[in-house]
Amino acid sequence: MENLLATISTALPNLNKSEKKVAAVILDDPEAATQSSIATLALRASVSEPSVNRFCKRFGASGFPDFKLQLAKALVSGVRYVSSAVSLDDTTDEFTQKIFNNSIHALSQVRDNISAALVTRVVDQLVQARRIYFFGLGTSAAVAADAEYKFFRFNTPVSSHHDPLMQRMLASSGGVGDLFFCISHTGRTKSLVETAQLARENGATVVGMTAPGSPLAKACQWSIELNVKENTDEYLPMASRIVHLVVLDALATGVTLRKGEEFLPHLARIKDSLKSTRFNQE
Amino acid sequence: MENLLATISTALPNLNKSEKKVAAVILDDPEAATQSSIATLALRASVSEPSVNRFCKRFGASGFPDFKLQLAKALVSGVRYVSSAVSLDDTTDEFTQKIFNNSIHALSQVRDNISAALVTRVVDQLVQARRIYFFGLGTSAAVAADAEYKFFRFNTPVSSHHDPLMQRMLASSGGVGDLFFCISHTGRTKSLVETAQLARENGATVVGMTAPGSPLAKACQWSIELNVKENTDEYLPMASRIVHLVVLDALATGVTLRKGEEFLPHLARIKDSLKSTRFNQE
DNA sequence: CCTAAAATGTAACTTTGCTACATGAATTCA
DNA sequence: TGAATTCATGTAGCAAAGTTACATTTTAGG
Repeated sequence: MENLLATISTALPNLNKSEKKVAAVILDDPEAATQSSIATLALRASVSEPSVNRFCKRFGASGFPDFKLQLAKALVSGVRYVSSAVSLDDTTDEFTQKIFNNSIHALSQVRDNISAALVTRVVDQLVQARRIYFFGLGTSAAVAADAEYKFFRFNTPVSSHHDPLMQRMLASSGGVGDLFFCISHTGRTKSLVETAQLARENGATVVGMTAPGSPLAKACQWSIELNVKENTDEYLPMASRIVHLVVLDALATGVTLRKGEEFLPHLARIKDSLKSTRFNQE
Repeated sequence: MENLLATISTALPNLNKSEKKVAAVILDDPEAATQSSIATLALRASVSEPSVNRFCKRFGASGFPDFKLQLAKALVSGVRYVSSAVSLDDTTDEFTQKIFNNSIHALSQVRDNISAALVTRVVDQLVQARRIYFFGLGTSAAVAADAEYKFFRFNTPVSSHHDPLMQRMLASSGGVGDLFFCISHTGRTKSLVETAQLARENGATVVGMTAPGSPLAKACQWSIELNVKENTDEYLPMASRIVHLVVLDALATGVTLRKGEEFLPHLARIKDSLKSTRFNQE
């Protein structure tokens, strides 16, 4: 769904005279538009009230109040996300806000689009697996390491690897009951794609978390395909790994819930084991 | 500015009987609330229209329409459902939404509270450092690894360590010009706190990212203190490391901007170096 | 220049939300 | 315990906002 303001300015040339006037007034100060009545707006645009009403309906609203609502929403999301690319002359506050907003935006997107059915199926696989390997390279290596740290609690043997040769050897020696979880933002890293294929040929379960339609996605039996736009900065991928981590959180949570209530004491025991390494809460 | 829905649910206990009813209906389905008339809402809450109106005014709106507007905005920017803990009988969709919402919520909180001045000062330290070490244990080890991967691009020698003995040795051999960046959610991990003290005694710069007022925060020269509530699940910390990663993104961005335009080709070169490891975009 | 279609405005009507007031519940103090 | 006072809630009427149907104007094509 495009931003309403963008839609209006795109449609601007195709509008009638009075509709143009209304559009101009709204685009000039959208914030004010959300707070004025249809009469005020009509006056300001020097058109009649029904013209404003027709304008609203043209843009998919059920009427003027509904239009104001959509406009208000567009303003919140728009202001925050439209100018989200960091620029060289940003102040500290500006770029910090942008960085946070980008991650928040990416998470919202995935939250709204992720398939619960797919999550369920992958959780099934994770629960059934006899052994779990998390593979990732570069930034995704850290994600894989985090996943290992999270999943080791489930009694299933688990490890993470970021050495392509080690990955390859493990894949070739794996088989039925082994689950290889391959993480890659681009899904185009040659060695990882080959590793996934190798593991699959040997009968292992291969799950991918990567870009839609990528070679890695095709090589995997199950793939969580995430379309994360890295609009912050071309050179340092940020949002994707955050999303990956949260998806893994969801999967780990799914596994925990599947294990059921009797499993909670086990988690508590692990937590307690760390107590002696810490200073007491005052 | 707090999220309107959060404000409402916080104020819930202090409300009158009829106001409570209104709040319940709104919190139950805020999306629907933004689209209903005052009459419909009053009916659904089994209260009179003026009660709804009074409710709106109590929360700072000029009236019902204004309240709907604010509510719509809150829905876009904030967390959809009032974030809550995962429960054992959640469906896949429910817990997935909750996991995402918790991270989103945590990020929003930090975004709204982080001090730009502090970010600037830490960026200063990072830029000036002759050598940078990222230290973390457990989950924070993965965060430290990610940080290393991000900061190595800046020509300053950087490394990450998750072995307490190695951390200790490095801290004791460090001195002026070395920057030790210590990451810990709790800030109570004994070995890390001691390491930070050791490094500081030797004249090194010590930066912490941890809980407010924790022993680690006190041991560091500069500390980014983050109050992240882990309300998802007691046993698997999730939100904190996400926040840590994004803060590090912000710091890395700050360093990049400080280096200025002439530094961008350097980043491009690093990116290009990965090309041959990937399958071509079709 | 006339005609038909499209665009725009006018006016009546409906819906919506608000205010003033009345009633009812709860609390306090004698 | 009961009267008085305050607070909470509902009722009814009113004002404003938005919508619809229709009339008028404008525009385009023959």
